[in-house]
Amino acid sequence: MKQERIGPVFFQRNPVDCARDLIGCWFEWDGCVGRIVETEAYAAEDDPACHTFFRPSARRFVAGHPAGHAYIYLNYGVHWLFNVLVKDGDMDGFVLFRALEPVAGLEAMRTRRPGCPDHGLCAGPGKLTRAMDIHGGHHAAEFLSRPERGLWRAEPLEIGTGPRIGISKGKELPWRFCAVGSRSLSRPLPR
DNA sequence: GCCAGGATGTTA
DNA sequence: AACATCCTGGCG
Repeated sequence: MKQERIGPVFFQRNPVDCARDLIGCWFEWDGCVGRIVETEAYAAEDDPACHTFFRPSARRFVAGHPAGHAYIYLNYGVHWLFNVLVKDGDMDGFVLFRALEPVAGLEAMRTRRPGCPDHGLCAGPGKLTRAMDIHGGHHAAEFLSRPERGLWRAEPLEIGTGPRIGISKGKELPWRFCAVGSRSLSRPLPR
């Protein structure tokens, strides 16, 4: 069951705590709902894997938007990736949404990802944006207060931690968070 | 099951 | 040139 709505204040903390605390929460977007089972944290300072490290435009985004707005970009020319801006004033950054367990709106998700088994519909950062129809048109959007979009607290889940995935620099940091035992992770947690 | 390779656009 | 990915096809 979803509980109270998460507001922008949730993202006025450091990105690592935000990423961890989002595991188990529900993410709703235009009729589709997923339980968050995998996230990663990125830091705006001193993190070579974060866009702010090599993109002036990303640094301008952090400076020019409030905590809780969406940061969405096209990865490998193919996949939209969804992040939430985190601003604590001390340690700013992003949370990347990497995987969800589908909860509602499965019919629409199946239409957008034909042939995919249900548990895999949102099992990856590019997969979840495709399944939920999130794209560059939503970049910079405020989504936490829209009736048909947002985040909700729900039952807490057991959380596992590991190194971030798919990056070439900053691999040491254990800033990937997963719901232990979920079938919908983008990849299993290392043991 | 694993691995290699290609698609594709934006940034710098 | 690099890239916070995904899918397919080849192999066993």
